[in-house]
Amino acid sequence: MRVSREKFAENREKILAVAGELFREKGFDGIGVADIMKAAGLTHGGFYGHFESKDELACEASKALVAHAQERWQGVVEGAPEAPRDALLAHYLSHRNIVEHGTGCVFAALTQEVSRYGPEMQSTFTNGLMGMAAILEEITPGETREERRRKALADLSTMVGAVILARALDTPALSEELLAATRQVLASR
Amino acid sequence: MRVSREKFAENREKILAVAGELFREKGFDGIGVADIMKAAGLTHGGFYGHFESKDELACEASKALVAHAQERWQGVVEGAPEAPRDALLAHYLSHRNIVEHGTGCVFAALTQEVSRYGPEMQSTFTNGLMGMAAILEEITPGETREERRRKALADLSTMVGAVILARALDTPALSEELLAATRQVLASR
DNA sequence: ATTATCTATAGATCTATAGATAATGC
DNA sequence: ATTATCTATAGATCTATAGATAATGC
Repeated sequence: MRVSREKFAENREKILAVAGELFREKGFDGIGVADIMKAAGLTHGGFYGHFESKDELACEASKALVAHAQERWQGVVEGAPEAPRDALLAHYLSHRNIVEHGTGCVFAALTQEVSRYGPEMQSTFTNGLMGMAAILEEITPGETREERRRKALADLSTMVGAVILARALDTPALSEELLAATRQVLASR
Repeated sequence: MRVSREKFAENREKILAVAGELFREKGFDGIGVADIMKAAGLTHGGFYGHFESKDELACEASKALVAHAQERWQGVVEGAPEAPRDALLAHYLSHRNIVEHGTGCVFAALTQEVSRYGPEMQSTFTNGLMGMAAILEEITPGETREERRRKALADLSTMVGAVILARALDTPALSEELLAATRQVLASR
């Protein structure tokens, strides 16, 4: 039943990918190691050959998700050099990001659980959030660097907050109204 | 071991109060019935004389928390008739609301878990969020009712988002910077 | 007699480990 | 021979229930 070195590395990536999706869908506490391995097409016991514990998986998966989110934002910004801020707002404040929890924003999915986890997890999310703020600061208008930084931090709060709240609302029309209102208010800032 | 009717009702309120605090601190999935009852000074088995299930407790506790949050906002607004919006921003975007999870904003603590729970929970949070938006709309400047409504929804996203993000940051100075930036940007809107 | 609480436990689920299995790679 | 995976299970924890206990309130 042993697999090649290459396949071993592939399996690890598969576990990380599946965990990234299931954690975002159900939360760190909402999904178990056995179900993650099952979704990855492996058995429960095999997990501990790849990771020391569920906590380590949660940390590694979070790091990958945060890095991926930053790359995606950077890609959106570079893909629309004439109006990067509008492009980012449209990309983030989208119907897709409300409905698809498993592939949506990691911060909108898991931030509330972070403060209850260890310092390593908090560090990962802190670095991630500051990275997102730095991207925003680059494309935010303002007289001084301080003003752009302030706006970037407030805009980040608004964007993540809007997606979290829109996901909790039980009527799609209300979710869309919240998204549209947030897009409009941010665009006019 | 039986207690009086009055004490029975008192015990139920105690369970709800303790649950409201522990759920906000550790999340719905992060605390068990036995620990909640222990914190209330009762035994595990006694729980099921008060509630049918943990889910029912989570729903009832959420309803109470949401109602209480609305009353608090209304109180802050009525307590500062000359500048209600500034008072609300100072009240909500406060150091206390970042540090004290157990007694802080229910939306900043539990909203991300709501979409994974049943429709009754979603309905409770939807009503609560719309109530908060209505309070905000009353004290938000704007030409038309539509514009005030839009601003209220965006401001609500900003406020809740800022507290959630500030709680995840691992450096107090960063949390305070995020709060201050958000306060300043919202005040100048 | 009724009923709120307590003790004890069933049954399910979860993390982690031990030992067996079988394919890789020196 | 080494090692990645699988089977099986230990041990902890969680929700919920059954039956015993003892105080209330008709």
